[in-house]
Amino acid sequence: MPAEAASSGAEPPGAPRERRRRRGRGRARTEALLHTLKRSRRVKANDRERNRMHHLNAALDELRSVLPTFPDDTKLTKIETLRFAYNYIWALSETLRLAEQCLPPPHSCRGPPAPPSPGSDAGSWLSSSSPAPPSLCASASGPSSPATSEDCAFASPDGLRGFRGLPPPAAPPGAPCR
DNA sequence: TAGGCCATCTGGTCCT
DNA sequence: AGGACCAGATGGCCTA
Repeated sequence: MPAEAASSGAEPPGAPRERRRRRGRGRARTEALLHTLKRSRRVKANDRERNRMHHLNAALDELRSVLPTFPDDTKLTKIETLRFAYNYIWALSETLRLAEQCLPPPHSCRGPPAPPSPGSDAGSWLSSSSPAPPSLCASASGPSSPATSEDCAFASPDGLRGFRGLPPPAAPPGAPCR
């Protein structure tokens, strides 16, 4: 800002008092202006940030809406939602993989059963009739990593709740089909 | 009351 | 320069 640069220069010797005072007032004024400018920028930035977080939360809500929860009115926390989604995707892809492995030859194949829409029947699909994953808990480092008790925060004996934890290690490739 | 979760503010950094 | 993104700080609310 040129105005401020000018005002920050050294006062020339012998400048009349009145001029000096005026200059001082001018400086105070530009500082106040600068302050309000900064303030208004901050307020705008806060507004954007709030908006951004609202969008993030909306996306998180959308994600929640496609995840099965038990009971239905349970609202997953943010971290639970992310972990659960991770595991849910893992479980779905694992189911798909197993289905493909176990299917008869292609000519008689009708294709793997379409996974139910998570919003509808996902609960029963996950809790009973699906090929349940060997373990519902593993470390965050990926499906192939071993489970740790710490990562198992949400694992529990009753079916789905385990999905809130981190996913189990993937079955070894070519694992026998039952 | 402690601990968990959340929203908001804030300053820093990176990108366009 | 301005916006997006990020992480830390702070304070409020809720629950065990």
